Amino acid sequence: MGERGDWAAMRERRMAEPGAAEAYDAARLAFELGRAVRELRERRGWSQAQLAKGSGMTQSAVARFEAGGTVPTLPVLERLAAALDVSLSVSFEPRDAAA
Amino acid sequence: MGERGDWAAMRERRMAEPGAAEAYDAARLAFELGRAVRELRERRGWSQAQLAKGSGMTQSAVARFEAGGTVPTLPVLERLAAALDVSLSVSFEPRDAAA
DNA sequence: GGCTGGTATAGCATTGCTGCTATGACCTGG
DNA sequence: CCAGGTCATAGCAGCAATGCTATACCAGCC
Repeated sequence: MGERGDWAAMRERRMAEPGAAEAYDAARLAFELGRAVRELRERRGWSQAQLAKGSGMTQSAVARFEAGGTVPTLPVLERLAAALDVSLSVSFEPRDAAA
Repeated sequence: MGERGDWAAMRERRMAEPGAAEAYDAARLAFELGRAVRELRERRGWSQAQLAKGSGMTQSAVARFEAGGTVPTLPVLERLAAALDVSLSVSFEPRDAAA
């Protein structure tokens, strides 16, 4: 898989850095959130451009986010959730109960 | 309530801006996460400095975060969760089921 | 009083996420 | 083949969060 552009490679490098366990977790979280949003978006039959408009972003930002290109910020997640008509949940859970 | 420094005022200004519904949500989320971390920390009888050390931050960063001074980023939340030995949960939920 | 530990703030540099435009690849329909 | 729609990516500007140091405030204690 040679050609995926820069951020995919950057993310992998980030995950490979020594002592970057939490950064790794953040990258994985970003990846999974991207997948979740993509799924919600496609379930509604929306294009990236439509979701972008609904959440006050541009199509490129949506694409970047869905690809896990960056670790998103909470304001962005809130806006996406609002556009997708879901609610964003951020919380700390006991270690055992993996939400 | 005159003297709370700059960010408390900044946050309130942010929440008061028109058309900032999602930004408001983000600020509230920041506030609640700060309270949650403070509670977990105090429950363990730790000082801000101890938590800071455990999560690779400085005491001032912990104080700023607990006060809701800024909207935290996911990497920071991950590190705090790791230090507090809890797991961070970020997910989209159906609108009805308010987590 | 002075001392110490905990917390709150300030001011600054760095980092990195987002917003933007533009473009290229890929399909599909005409 | 060309047009249109969708998605991926590049490159850059702006800005916000973090990391840092230093400091002020406020206990409690000696």
